[in-house]
Amino acid sequence: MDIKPLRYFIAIAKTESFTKAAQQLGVAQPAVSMAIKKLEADLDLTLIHRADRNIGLTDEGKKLLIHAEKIIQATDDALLEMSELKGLSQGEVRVGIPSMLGLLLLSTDSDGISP
Amino acid sequence: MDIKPLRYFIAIAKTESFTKAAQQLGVAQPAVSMAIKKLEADLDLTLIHRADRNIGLTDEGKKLLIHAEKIIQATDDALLEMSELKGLSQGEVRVGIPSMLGLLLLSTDSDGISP
DNA sequence: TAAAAATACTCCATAGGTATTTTAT
DNA sequence: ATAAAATACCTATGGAGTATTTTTA
Repeated sequence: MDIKPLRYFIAIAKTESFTKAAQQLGVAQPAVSMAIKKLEADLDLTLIHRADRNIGLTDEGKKLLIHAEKIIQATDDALLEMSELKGLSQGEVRVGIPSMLGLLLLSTDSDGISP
Repeated sequence: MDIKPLRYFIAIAKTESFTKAAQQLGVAQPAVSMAIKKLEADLDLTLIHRADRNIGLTDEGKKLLIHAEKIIQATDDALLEMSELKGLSQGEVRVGIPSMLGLLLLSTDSDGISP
């Protein structure tokens, strides 16, 4: 199981639409469709019923949604802390913008903005 | 961030070795090496110090390890429940082996083993 | 010198994009 | 007829394997 399809799955659950999910995710609709298809194949379960015009989660899909949200939450927690640590440990040697103060102290150009 | 590299990372943390981790994971050593390299690049952090003959987690690596274990736990929880649901919802119509009883009741050949 | 990790390279799987088709209202 | 999802096709990226090189104890 991979993380990105879970994000897709959550987006579909929230929007109740492959198309809207795709827009929200910034990918094309078939990418979402195929990602879910693969996720279903991997799990050997139907997660979404596409019976008619309105799609919805199956019972199994509802169960997965709970788990998916935990996994995404844990992942985002990790990414956030890692991002924070990056700032702490490398802020002064990074090529980026450590802080406004850093900008003022370290910039060699006049505006501190130009590349 | 992807799940498989996190499993690799945990294996390295536990074994304190890329080589042992690779063996334990059933992949070649360079796969592990490159996966971690990519993970570090993605996070823009050094997770493992390879200073000498003995490897160890950096402070950032130690922080990530905590998160990684949570993510893997949540993922495995999900996989387990999905696997259980599969058995419930599809056990009787699957092509596989539903149960010993199923085998005895449904098999048309003599040994219940031959393809 | 021997071990462990990194690098080089090659191949294959797959994720995603565009275009199109199917399906149901 | 229209809107949404699925399929077909193509490309590019990257993950993993083998072989090799680097490094350090």
